Amino acid sequence: MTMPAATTLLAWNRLLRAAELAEQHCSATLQSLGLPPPAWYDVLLTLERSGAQRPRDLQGVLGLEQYALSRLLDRMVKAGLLERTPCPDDARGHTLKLTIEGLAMRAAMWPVFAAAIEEALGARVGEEDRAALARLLAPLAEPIRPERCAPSVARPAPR
Amino acid sequence: MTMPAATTLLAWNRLLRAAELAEQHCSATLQSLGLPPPAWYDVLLTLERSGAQRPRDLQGVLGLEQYALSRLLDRMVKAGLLERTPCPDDARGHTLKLTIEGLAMRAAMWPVFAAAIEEALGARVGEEDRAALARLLAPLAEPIRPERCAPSVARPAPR
DNA sequence: GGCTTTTCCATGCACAAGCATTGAAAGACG
DNA sequence: CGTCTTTCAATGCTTGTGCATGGAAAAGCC
Repeated sequence: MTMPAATTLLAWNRLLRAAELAEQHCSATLQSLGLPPPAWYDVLLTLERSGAQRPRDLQGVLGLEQYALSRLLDRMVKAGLLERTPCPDDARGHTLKLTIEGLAMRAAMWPVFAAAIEEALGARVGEEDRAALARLLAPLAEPIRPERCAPSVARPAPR
Repeated sequence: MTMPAATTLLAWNRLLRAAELAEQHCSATLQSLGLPPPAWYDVLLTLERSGAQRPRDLQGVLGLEQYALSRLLDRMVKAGLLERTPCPDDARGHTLKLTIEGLAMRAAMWPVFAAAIEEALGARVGEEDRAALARLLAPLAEPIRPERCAPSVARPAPR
């Protein structure tokens, strides 16, 4: 109810705006060269790093909703970058595997992606400031803690 | 082409993640109380502060695409928060005016919005750090400068 | 083993965003 | 003035997102 401090509002506005501009710049750059959006890169990179995985495993890493991921994978499979193969030890899921094309796409995206990040962030903020920024953003980059002001009355047993 | 510095990547990831979490927390909070999303608040606030305006004027302030704004206004008009009245001195546009309900909605949203901002940001970062954050984000919160590395050959005359 | 519950993933449906285009008024220019 | 260009705003169409649900396999539990 109490109005947040002025610094809070200022930081809030700038945080949202900065992120929006950054994301926008990045996906626009990729798109202008006919490359897929950043989210595709994240999937490709994750799979390349950690080998085959199940959607389930990607979900946490990528921070997507289950259905969003499901359909993202659909598109990537349709684009030939990924393969879904039935999972041997769990018939509900599949294993995801990069195709050659997927690997190539990741490689093709990187220089463009990197350049965009550099333009959007690296070139606009000095080394020290970037480090400071990363430090300050650290607490904000993890999930918001679940309401610590709840009264201490019987809460439903945590399952 | 060269890999961005490690601090750049770190700051990049945290920036995007932090903003996403913040936005998400905020709109989820509003929604859970049956209130409209943050973008509506921005429109309402802007109109309340600066009186009647034309879509055109809002566009810059809010940082939305033209069509996005057009449809956002559609929804808000349909919800009875806004009125579009023909613009006297320019028959192409309309003047936007808050209705009583719009005013009331803005007032109803604020405490919730404020609390969410406080939870997402104010309560997680100390006063000094928030100030530092705002300062560091300042350059990133404005539009990315248009390619300064372009060669000096004849560029199409700036209109 | 049968039963319920939970996990994993897809999908139908409604709504929103992106992109291109249209329509109409305003402005610029000869 | 007539014409051409620019500005303002809406909209058709396609694609993506959110939300709820479905369906099937796995895990837990008598």
